[in-house]
This record gives sequence, C-alpha cells and structure tokens, in this order.
Amino acid sequence: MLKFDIAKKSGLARAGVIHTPHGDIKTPAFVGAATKATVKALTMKEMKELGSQAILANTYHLLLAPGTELIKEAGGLAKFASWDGPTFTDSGGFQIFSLPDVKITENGAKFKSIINGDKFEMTPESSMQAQWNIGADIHMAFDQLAKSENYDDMKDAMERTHRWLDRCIAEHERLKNDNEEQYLYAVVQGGIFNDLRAESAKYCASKNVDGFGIGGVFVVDGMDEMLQTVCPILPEDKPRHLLGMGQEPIDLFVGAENGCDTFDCVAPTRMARNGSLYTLDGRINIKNAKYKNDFTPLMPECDCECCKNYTRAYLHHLFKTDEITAKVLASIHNEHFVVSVVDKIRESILDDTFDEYKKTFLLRYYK
RNA sequence: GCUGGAAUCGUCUAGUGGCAAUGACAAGAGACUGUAAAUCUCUCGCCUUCGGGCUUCGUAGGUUCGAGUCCUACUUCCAGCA
Repeated sequence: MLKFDIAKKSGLARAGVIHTPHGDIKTPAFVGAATKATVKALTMKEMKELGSQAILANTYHLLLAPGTELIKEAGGLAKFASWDGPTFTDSGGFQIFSLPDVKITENGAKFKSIINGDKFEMTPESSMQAQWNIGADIHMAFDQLAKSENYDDMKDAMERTHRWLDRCIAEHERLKNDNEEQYLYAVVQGGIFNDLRAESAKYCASKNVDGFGIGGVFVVDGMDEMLQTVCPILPEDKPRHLLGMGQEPIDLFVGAENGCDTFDCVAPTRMARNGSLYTLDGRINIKNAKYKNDFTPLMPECDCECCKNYTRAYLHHLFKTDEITAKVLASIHNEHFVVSVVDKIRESILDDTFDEYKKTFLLRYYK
C-alpha cells in the first residue's frame, strides 16, 4: 500500500507527504505534465530547479512512441527521462474524450494512432500492462471520460468506468511483483451530476486501491460543490489527485481546500508556449504591443530564472521573433508559478493561514 | 542611346474586360484545464444606423455599359545590346 502521511488537516484540506519508491511528494503539490515523457520545452534539470516534485506521463502517447517495452528496457520512465523523482502515468482514458473517432465497447476503446493511423484497442488490462512497463510510481485506472451532458449517457460511462476499475485492479494484482512497487489510483467519474459523483466515489472508495483520481472535472461548472460531494466519501488516509485541473489558480485553491492532494495540468506549459503568462495580477499576453518597451521583470515577486534575469520587453522580442528560448523561459515561469502557488497553499495549511492566503491571492489575481 | 520586360494593401504575390481585388508573411487582438496544440480563431483601404456608402492596383489621358486587366504618353525600375 502506498504510504501517505497527513501532517495537518484544516476542514477538508490537508497537508501531507506521499512516499513513493522514487521519493516523497509534499502535498498539496502540482505535478508537471510530461505527456510524452518530457515536459514540453523544459529539461528535467529545469523542472527540478523550478521546484517540481513529480511528473505525469501519458500511457496512450508512450504506447505509440517509443513503445512501452522500450521504456521498460530503458529502466522505466524516471530513468528513461532522467527524472530523479516520483512519476505518475495517466491511463489513456483522457484520449477517449479528446481524440476523434474513438469507438467504445465493453471490452475497451478502439483508437486510431495519431502517428500513422493504425487502429488498435486499449482495454483496462492493456492499459495496466502498458503502465507496468512504463513503470511510473502511480498508475491511473483506465476510465471513460464522457462528453455528454445527458444523465443516462454519463451514468453509462460511469458504470463502465466502474466495471473497468474491477478489471484494472485484477490485472494490477496479477502484474504485481514482490520486487517492484507500483501503485494504482481509481478514478472517480460522474460528470456534472452530483448523485453520480457520489455513487462513483462510494464505488471507488470500496475498492482496494492506493489512491484516487478525480476525473472529468473541467466539464463541471462549480467544481467546489462536486468536490464537497466526492472527497468526504473517499477514505481520508489515501491521496487524491485532481486530474487535469490547474489552468486557473482558483482551481488549485478550491481543489486543495476540498481535500485534493495533487494536481496536474497541461495549461501552464501550453499557455507559456502561446505567450500567455501568469502574474500575480492575472494572466498577460506577452506578445501584446504594449510590452515592447516594458523593461520590468515579467513578475517582480517571482524568483524563477525567467523573472530574475529577463525583462518583459526581452520576452516580447523573443516571442515576436519566434525564438525557441521564448518558449523555454515562458514555460519555466508558468510552471514555476503554479508549482509555487500550490507549495504556498501547503505552507498556508500548515500554518493555518490558508483562508487569508486564498483571499489575498484571488482578490489580486482576479481583481 | 536602342530593344525588350515590369510597376497591385508594410513586404512578396494572384489577377488578361464585371473586383475592394488572391495567397503568404508581417502587424493587431483573442482562445487554450488528465497535450493530435511551438496550436487554433478573428481583424487587417476609409466610413457605416451593418442594409450599405466612398476611394483604390506608378502618373495623366483614352476605348468601353463596365478597366488592375485593352490603347497612348510620361515617370521609375530590371535585363540585353551599344
């Protein structure tokens, strides 16, 4: 069983430590999205230096390239990517949601390769096998994230996710080896319907898993209420990962406040590549003409490599001339921004100043 | 000096009788939440009560119902010959 120590609780919120075979994660923590075993535009050294504690890769993408057997041969994801720290893998369930032409059957989901168009099927069993090959510390159960706002469709997807969870657990147990430690999170679904969310949380809570992912969240309007439904049902002594949330700082506050321990999101690095950068006063588009002559740091209060050494005018120039360094510096900043926001949330839980920090931060950011 | 060729939005470019005029880049702005994303969308002559109105394709004339497109002259540039 994955070891998770809670150091401090405050309402539903908690600060703790997840002990993985590749190291500890002090929670709440923001996990970097390393979909194809790399955080886009950043080296693992830069990820360490900006304060990232863990990364999350994607099973579907690594299955297509370079293949999960190769990652196993390389010694596992962390070694392959030269990441000295904890790792997660997402199951490929999100691709059911995001890719076109996905066919879902009871057995699994039929995908088309985005690389060469080859058709293949991913099942709960094959996702587990792939994740064991990849060798991340924490695996996600193969789930179905549905698009629908129709209750019956959502219920179908949730129930299938539950049946798939049982198959994931069985396959995970079968693949367990006494010499290896890899852990499985069940994923709570239910979309925008709180009664389904509650049902899914109860189902997942009843299973012998190491933690929980909460999925399909960004389709929800009012995450607060949904988390207040789900988290109290989940066992307190196991970690919870809020899948895919973190573009908006408020999501990190609301997530942590309601008992989520880890987060991942592609938005900070994607937005960085597109020139949308976080500051304490909200996001700015550094490509805008008004930054051409702005010789101040992107965010004076920030201690990342980008903000300590470069000006907005310089970043503006790098973006306008389409220099690779623009994306590197912007990614360092945005990733550092969300990582440090969550780190400060942790500190504020530990010293009982969460409410104050949340209020001050959000008031300024969304003024 | 002679003989050809060329001049279209900031730049390059499409266009050979019905055109406010093609495409690319540049410029201006927006989007992005378990990454098919170094991507995508919108604007890009002026005005508009969004119906439309007005002024445009080196300059000046001409032919025509109608000209960026045809004719004449001029200006500038390019190539070849002197």
